[in-house]
Amino acid sequence: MSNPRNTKAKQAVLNEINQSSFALSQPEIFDRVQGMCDRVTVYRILDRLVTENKIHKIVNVDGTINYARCIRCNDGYEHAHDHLHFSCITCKKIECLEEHLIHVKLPNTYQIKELFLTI
Amino acid sequence: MSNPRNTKAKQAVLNEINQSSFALSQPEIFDRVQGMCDRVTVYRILDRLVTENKIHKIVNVDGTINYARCIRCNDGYEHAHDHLHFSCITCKKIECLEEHLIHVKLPNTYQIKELFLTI
DNA sequence: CAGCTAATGCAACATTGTTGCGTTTTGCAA
DNA sequence: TTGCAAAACGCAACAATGTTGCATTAGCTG
Repeated sequence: MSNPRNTKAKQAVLNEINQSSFALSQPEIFDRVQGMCDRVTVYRILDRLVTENKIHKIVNVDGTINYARCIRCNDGYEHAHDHLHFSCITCKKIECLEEHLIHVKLPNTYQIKELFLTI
Repeated sequence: MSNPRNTKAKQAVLNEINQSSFALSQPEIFDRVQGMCDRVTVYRILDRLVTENKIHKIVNVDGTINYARCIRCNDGYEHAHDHLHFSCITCKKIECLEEHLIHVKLPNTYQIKELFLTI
């Protein structure tokens, strides 16, 4: 983990996520890199990309986990989790609505690590 | 479905949810009604309770699905989904923060059916 | 180009949720 | 009180999703 490497499979997965306008689930990503690598490898690549802050991990309203590209994170902005996601009930697609930032005040004992507003 | 019945298992499940201060997952609920009924039955009871508006269905930040009691729904208030949930990363517990209502304005083409703010 | 180790493939397993079907139980009404 | 329609259940089997262990392969660095 101390020295992450760039493999073909990792590049392919990152590519699919970056080229999609909406968030993708693990099965969808696995479909799109068909034959490139094993199912398990996709899981491990996704975990790595999340810890490397290359992609976002988003939970859909139905509980499925999706992965989305970082729009601003590569451009000197900090990796942000405080924006809004719109999750369509029928087509299951998740969109980032980056322009809506959210500020909620909580009791002092609560600390916000991540904030998901999924509509 | 047209005429819901009250069974021992259903009462036991509803009881556990109502007595818990935080949202419970299906495995947790199944543990707490141990021996009362089958694993499948818990799933079916939970589905029924949700459609009967007796409990809330909430998605945790890690994608697990949890079930929480309705605090105001029985008292003539309408069944509300527009309040805030606090989801602890370490202990996994979900709390309802009913006093924080949320209003977000969206483009006209978007229609809000449910709104989950999970922090 | 040699070596360290990150990354992979495969197999096996775990968890969570669903479906079909025959049987039991509940609530209502005769 | 009893009979009955269908709601609810148990069981078995299946499906989807995610995890772990371990031997092998392949990136990076010196």
